[in-house]
Amino acid sequence: MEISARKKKILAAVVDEYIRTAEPVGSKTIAEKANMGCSSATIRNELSELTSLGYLEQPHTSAGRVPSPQGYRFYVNELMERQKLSIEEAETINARLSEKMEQLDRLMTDAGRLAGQLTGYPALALSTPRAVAAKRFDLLYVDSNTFIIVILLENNTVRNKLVHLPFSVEQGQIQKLSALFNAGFTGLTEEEITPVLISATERAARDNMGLTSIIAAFTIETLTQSRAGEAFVTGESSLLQQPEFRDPDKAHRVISYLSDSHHLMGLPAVTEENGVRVIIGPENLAEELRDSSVVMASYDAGEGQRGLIGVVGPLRMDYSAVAAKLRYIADGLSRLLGSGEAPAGFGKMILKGDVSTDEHE
Amino acid sequence: MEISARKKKILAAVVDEYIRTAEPVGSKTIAEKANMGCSSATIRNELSELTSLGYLEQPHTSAGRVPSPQGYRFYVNELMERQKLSIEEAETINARLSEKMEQLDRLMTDAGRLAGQLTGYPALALSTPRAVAAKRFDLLYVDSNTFIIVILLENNTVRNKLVHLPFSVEQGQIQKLSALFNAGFTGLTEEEITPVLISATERAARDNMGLTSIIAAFTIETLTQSRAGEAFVTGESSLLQQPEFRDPDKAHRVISYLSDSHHLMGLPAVTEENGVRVIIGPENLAEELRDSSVVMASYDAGEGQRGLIGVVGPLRMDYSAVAAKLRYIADGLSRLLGSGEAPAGFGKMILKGDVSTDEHE
DNA sequence: GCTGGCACTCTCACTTTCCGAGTGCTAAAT
DNA sequence: ATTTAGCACTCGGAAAGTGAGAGTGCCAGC
Repeated sequence: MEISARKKKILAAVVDEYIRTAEPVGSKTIAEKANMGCSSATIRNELSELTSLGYLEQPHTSAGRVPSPQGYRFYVNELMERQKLSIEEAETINARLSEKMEQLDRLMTDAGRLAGQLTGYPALALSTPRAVAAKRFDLLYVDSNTFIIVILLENNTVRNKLVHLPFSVEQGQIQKLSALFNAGFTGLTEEEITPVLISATERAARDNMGLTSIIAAFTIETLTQSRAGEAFVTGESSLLQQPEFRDPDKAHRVISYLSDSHHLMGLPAVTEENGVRVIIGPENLAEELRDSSVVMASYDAGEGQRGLIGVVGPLRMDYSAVAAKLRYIADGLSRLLGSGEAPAGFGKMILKGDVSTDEHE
Repeated sequence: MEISARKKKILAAVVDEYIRTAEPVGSKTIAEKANMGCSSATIRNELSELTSLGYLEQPHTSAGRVPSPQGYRFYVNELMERQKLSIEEAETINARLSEKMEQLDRLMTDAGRLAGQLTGYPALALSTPRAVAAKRFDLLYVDSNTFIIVILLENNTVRNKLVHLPFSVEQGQIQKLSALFNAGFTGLTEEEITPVLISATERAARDNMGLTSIIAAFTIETLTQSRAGEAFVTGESSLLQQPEFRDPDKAHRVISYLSDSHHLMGLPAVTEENGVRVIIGPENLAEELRDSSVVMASYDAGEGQRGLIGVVGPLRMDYSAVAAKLRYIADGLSRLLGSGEAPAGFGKMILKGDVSTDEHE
């Protein structure tokens, strides 16, 4: 059954009002605020039907209505107005992004922080997991028992480690090893490389007193970490300002869940498509987030990788404003990091449908 | 005036009991729990005097006593028993530290995390600011318009950056630059190097199309960052479990204060000496921490740098246990990182003392 | 100087009361 | 057929009231 236009208008009014005030919304309020052309009694009838349809809930028999998760879902899908950013907000975002574009590695967390500051909710930033391979190895001889391992990954991040040895090596030995690794172990992902490295280590065990094993271990560790992606949360405590998280235990459950980046890595699995995604309360896979909502936007991080920024808040979240802000930030990031960035010669994996260049803005 | 031994014993009993229960402590409780040789009435008299001396407070006329900040201070300075760690705790710490010793850069945050987990309070980890110099530069040629800058700092951390150029360079050019930087710019702190680099950049402007400037900028940035030190907080939300932070606003004030690492950098200024330092409530310089206590331990991070780990909690903190744990962790870190710096760092770390037997310093 | 006793105080937890926002229903009006 | 006004009813939550208990201060006697 299709929902009448008037019901939609009423539902939208309830959600908007509830988002604003955090108080259950009564028929009278709606009759006055939203200028429906009818009286509160009529609205009561409609409300009653919306309730039995499952879009609204009553905290108790004689209170106003509150949107149900299903109500929020309908609101997000069909009713919500696509909100525009104020000029100042857009400028803030642009300024903050371009100021950071020099430091690509920090950009991800800074974007999360920005999202949090703009929305007032705890924000998360994550890079989606993806198996990467090493593109190049360098071993830098520092002194007779110190050298640095530098690994350049396919996604153009660089990892390094300083190694102190309990014995001496010669520069030539280091150089030889460097060449060896470059020749044999580039282009392999962690899964592929592990067995190869293990056998190589065994073969070389006698020759170089474990040098190979040190480098191999760091390589595997690096590839594993990069594959797992990263996750950051900022501004957890702003959750405490939301009335629905006045209960410290409830807040603590959510915050400590978020603080474990291990948990967060589960989120992006759900988010393949582009654009903004809203996960409302019970839709969350994680028990701990069942009465929170998550809004996420993904962006093209270049080199075929995608990143994700998002915020976590109560069901009564200002979805419209949050979505607009996240979308804007994510678009900005895509433009900064996205396909353009790749030097010629790297395969450009442009996920299409990216970046709404679009109709409503 | 000197405080009588019995008063001390009573004061200690009040603090211990209050730390345990978070409830105001009455005369009867003390008479029963601590085996004083006297009745509750006597204790009442003593309590009354301790109150007028400023060591105790009464929430209201007819409630038990609660330690005042001054009372905690006296307790920490003179009454507190130096607590021993259980063997399991000591082993946990040893295990966790040695497991991490490979990754020096992460060790600092991991130590903080460990402190937090062990104590149940939010934990902070920071490195004290100190000017460092670059020990060595390497430029790695990747392809005709990409190279990597690797900078090894005096304190043996390594920083790197991948640079994409909008034009081509030759490998020889990169190598020449590398030699140039190593010859001219090692051993200088940020302050010293900045003017030198600026003039060098100007001189080279024509020759290499800004290559020098890119490297110079990264160098300055790196030295500046390292000089500023770093600060991390973990486990903020565990504060919510403390009864005194049930008020979300209060908790939010403290947590959001802690979340800004900028603020944290102010703390270590107070902590020059070695060992454990306790800052009780109003002793905190920061308004926001006036009803929290901070316990910190510093460690020798090698290369003349010191690090700091600490926890933040309510006034009613278990100072004795917290101090013991922090001290133990800090000692472990000093041994791992400290002046010895044994490149043969794979040796076994046995931390003695502070654990089993009853020895004082 | 210590102790038992006693009157007094004050908080907290619990109950009771009461108000009003908001509902659902019905009957009249459009 | 839909909308509206009116009205009785419900129920949560604030406000006020109550009682018990923990703890104190003080005094008189040991």
